Amino acid sequence: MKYEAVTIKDIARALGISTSTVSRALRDSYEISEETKSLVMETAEKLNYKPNPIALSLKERRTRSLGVIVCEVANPFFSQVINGIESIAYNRGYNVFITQSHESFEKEADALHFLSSRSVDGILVSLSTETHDMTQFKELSEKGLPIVFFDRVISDVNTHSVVLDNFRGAYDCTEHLIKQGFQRIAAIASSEYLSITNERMAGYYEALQTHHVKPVPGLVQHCFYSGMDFAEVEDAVNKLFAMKQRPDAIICLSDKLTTGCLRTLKRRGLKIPDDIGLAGFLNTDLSELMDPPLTVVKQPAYEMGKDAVELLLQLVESKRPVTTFEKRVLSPELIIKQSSLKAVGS
Amino acid sequence: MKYEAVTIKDIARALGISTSTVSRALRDSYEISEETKSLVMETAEKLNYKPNPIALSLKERRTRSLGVIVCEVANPFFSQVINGIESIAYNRGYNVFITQSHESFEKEADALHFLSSRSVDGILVSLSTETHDMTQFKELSEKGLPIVFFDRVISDVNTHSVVLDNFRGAYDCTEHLIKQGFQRIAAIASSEYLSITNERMAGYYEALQTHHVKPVPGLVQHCFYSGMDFAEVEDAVNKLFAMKQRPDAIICLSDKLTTGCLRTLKRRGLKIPDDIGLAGFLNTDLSELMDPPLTVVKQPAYEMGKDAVELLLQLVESKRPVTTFEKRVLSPELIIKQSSLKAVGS
DNA sequence: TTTATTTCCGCAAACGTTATCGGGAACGAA
DNA sequence: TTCGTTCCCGATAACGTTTGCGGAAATAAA
Repeated sequence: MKYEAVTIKDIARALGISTSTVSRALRDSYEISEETKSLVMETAEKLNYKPNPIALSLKERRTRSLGVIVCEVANPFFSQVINGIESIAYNRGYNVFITQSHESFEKEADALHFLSSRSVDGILVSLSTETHDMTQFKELSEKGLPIVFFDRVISDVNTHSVVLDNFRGAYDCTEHLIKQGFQRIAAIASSEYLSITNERMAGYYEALQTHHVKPVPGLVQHCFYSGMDFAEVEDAVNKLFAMKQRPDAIICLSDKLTTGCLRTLKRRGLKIPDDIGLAGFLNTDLSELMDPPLTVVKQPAYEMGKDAVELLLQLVESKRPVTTFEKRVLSPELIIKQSSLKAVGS
Repeated sequence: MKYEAVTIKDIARALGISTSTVSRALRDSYEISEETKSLVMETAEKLNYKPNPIALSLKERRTRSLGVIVCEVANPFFSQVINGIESIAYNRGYNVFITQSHESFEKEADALHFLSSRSVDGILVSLSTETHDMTQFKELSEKGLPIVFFDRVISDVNTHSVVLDNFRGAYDCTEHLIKQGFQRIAAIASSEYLSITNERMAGYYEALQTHHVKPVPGLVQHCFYSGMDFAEVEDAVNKLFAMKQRPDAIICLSDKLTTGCLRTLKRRGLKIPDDIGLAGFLNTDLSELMDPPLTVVKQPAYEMGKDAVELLLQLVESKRPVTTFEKRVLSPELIIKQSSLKAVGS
């Protein structure tokens, strides 16, 4: 089953003129007579001519399309980022290809290879949790392929990036828990390879120190796959509860960890926040519908997408090599609900 | 800033042979000596040659890519469908472009035009709520562009489709509410233009009739934009509560309606299910974390994506025009939780 | 030695489009 | 009449790749 498109040749043949004339007429060139132009326009309309972007891409060596690599579109944070990306990209005449790494280094590499070989004009990336070898990104970037990192970044590659003030997000949230009177605040975090993990952990530790709370090593658990696999989170919680002195609150430093942790605590029949306080990074507007409503650190995901794509287009459309790079830092928002309010109970 | 890729010419030049020889060597043609082949392979490796898919597409008149049009990737149902689509597509060597209509006919048309002019080999569509003019789809389909509809379909266009047994989903859910002893069961549904709306409404009415419950006109509310705008849902609930006789349960016939309705009821300070029962279509695994845990009709979204893309590839790869079309119907799953359990209370 | 066959490779066209160059026709001016 | 402009338009190359055809060289057969 073949889908045959109308080409410039069909128009030329129909009018008995050359393809170059048709091409120029369609682009409203000054060297074509008005008469011919309108004739061409008419038949183009009549035959329902649509320019072939493949041919254009080949000729112009650009595709007017951008690639995005995230771990999962099913993650509300990323789908919000994508909405931000698209809102700008479409206005500027770019199409967006979305690919998923599912936290796998291999799939990420596949996607990267696919996108670069498919000649996208630029790529937006939030790294997979498995990625700590950056040579592929580095090579492509140095060869002149515009790349911008967001959310999960790495300093190895010299380019623009957009991130959250992860330190502040975790600091504020931890401080809030401390001020609520929680004493033994556990943290569940993602892989230590991730930039966001370290920054958020630093915020957590700093808040403890500021308020003279001694950090307890066993109270920090890492989930390598950021809670993509539920069992991982369950495991982490189990370990926390196996301690002689249980935590009286948990802060989760990533979206899936937060929901996974809530699920585990509920399955254990625990009352939140009476039995244990809970707060964490989360970007779904469903958090206020939960039982209990969750205290969350929310990222400006939509803005992050917008900023990232703007920086990318800046690279893409720049005439000469860009050498100074920008790192934008966005502010998190702490939304306090019942899950962390010790005084109130539920 | 230009990203210059290595071409077949570079290899040819490096070896002092012709491009055709290189091309054939790379494709392991029998008319090239083993010696030359390995020489070519080596330098291709060394120069990090990647074939240019744009050029290939132009030549082969196919792009090995598929387009998807959904209203929102932020909707978990659709992101699950997309995961299903990708799982199959990538294995078969196809890339997937995802575009969003945001329930707008115009944006949907833009996306359709964009995808078709970008020469994707086929398109998967779940219609926007505004769409009731199908001429564009029809024209493209009749011109030979493979299109498969899923979820929100329409019978105008002669092609494959994959849908839920919407009737059954609504029927089972309504019946469950009746059996729980609810008497005045309101329904909040999407636009009447949508196939899913009518089928689900039919299931609702049929369940009422089977169990000798008289339908009350005022108990059915429609939200044109399927709850994309929260105010819409709030409005619908307000109307229900303005009635002389309030409903004692609500069934929501679409994902965003269900969460929106829960939000409204909670804001009104109502106890669910004591003050009012609630159930609805919903595809997030967060529903059990909610307050109360929601009774939901869940769609096999991942399977729907897989089925749809399989049917599409069947069209795409078929040598001769396909004339008989399949309509796959998938079964919903009713997951009963507290929100609809009258006997228990919370 | 001559002819036929095989082995290996290059030339050129094609996919749809644009851009560079060049040139014919019409016209005005000398 | 002749020359210089101006106005239109066509032929051609190019983007990177594949492929049909043709052909040189080497080998085998006569």
